[in-house]
Amino acid sequence: MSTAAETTGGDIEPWGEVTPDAARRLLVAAVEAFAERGYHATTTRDIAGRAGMSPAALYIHYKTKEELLHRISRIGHERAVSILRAAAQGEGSATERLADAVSSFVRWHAGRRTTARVVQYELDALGPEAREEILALRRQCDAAVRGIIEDGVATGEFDVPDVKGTTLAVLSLCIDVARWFNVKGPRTPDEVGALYADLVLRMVGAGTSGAAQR
Amino acid sequence: MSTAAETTGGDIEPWGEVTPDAARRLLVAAVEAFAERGYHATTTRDIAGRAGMSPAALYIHYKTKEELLHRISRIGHERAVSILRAAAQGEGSATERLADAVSSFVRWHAGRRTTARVVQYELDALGPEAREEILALRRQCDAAVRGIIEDGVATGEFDVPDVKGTTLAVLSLCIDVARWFNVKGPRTPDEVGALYADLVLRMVGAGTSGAAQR
DNA sequence: AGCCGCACTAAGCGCCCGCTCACCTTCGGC
DNA sequence: GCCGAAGGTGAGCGGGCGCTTAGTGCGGCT
Repeated sequence: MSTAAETTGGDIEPWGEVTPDAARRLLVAAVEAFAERGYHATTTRDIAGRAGMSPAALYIHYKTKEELLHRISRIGHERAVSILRAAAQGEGSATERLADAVSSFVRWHAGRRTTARVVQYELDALGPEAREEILALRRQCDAAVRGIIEDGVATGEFDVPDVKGTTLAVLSLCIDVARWFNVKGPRTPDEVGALYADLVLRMVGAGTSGAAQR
Repeated sequence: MSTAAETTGGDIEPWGEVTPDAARRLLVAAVEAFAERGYHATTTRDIAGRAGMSPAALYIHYKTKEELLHRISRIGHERAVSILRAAAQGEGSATERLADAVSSFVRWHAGRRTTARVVQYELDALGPEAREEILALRRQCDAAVRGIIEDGVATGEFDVPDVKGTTLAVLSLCIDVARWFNVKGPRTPDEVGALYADLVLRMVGAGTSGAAQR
């Protein structure tokens, strides 16, 4: 049991890559504050206070408040890309890979809801340069999902008239989980992941045609 | 052609109910500013400037900046409820009514994207009392859609193992349109509405069973 | 023991925020 | 022609913001 090791689910202890310790505590505090109140409604004094430090301490580790958001957003998006890429490059049929991609992506949005909320909904608070960097990562997310769907159409597993539009809808459905998911609600992240994987397979028409499905 | 009349699509000229004229111009300016930058990043000076007035003029018509958001949110949610209720109480089969609900709800989110964005994503900026009022309207949206899906399950048109979860997903899918829709993008609101109606019918299994579908 | 370097703090600077107030027009009623 | 109400303005108040700076405590090397 190391301080920043993988957990049983293959998930990675979050923010383990951020050093030194004080910088990580500030970043975790910022994630919580941004998720609760939004970037613009969060003060640097609030972030420092949650991390048990004085307001000035923040500026030893980060140049500005925006740099904090940028770091959070990049790390979060890299995680999102790696989740979707891992599923896309898996070994099963397109049906299995799509179900895997959706259920693990949704599990992340539900289980790490505070992070996901900041990552997905505070993009506009970044400056043009940082935003463009993040948008490139989003395009990689889109490409990973679109690739799976195209595979499924090619093998005849899926029936999808509009691949780009359907890709957009699938990602949109997953991302919006970060908006409504409630930790105290009746559903666990695993349950929502399974439900959504089923719904998405229905959206692409998996299992309704006579074509080869594994 | 009156100043606040219905248009060809059955849509209502927005904000026609807000009087006097100066109050309406301020409210429209606030919708644009909140949608572009978010509530907390918008200043009262910006709102007044967009409406061609001095900062002080805002406080003749509205007590606080939050009251502006509250008014926008309530009017927007009332419109959302009326769209969904009109579809739910229509005359066709559950399949037809669900397609109608989704396509018109999506058309509103895409076509009136600035309004929808404020309505759907700035809820947390309201105080507890106003938020509770708005949440009641959201529950009515949920009830309208759930009603259609329950009808379809009862008639055998739909195959839905988890009605509550599927209702949530359908609404989530529609609402998230306000986040990603781009007026300069390749799709019109009508096209997205049609695409989404098709995807949702697939999600509920309409047209796949042997049961009565009209 | 002496000292350097660095993480951190107390205090506060300059700015802009939401909001107010004293005053100014415009205009219908008599 | 005068009046009061309604709707608007310019100036500015108190306060909290992001961020800076001078100084402090302390662990580790010689």
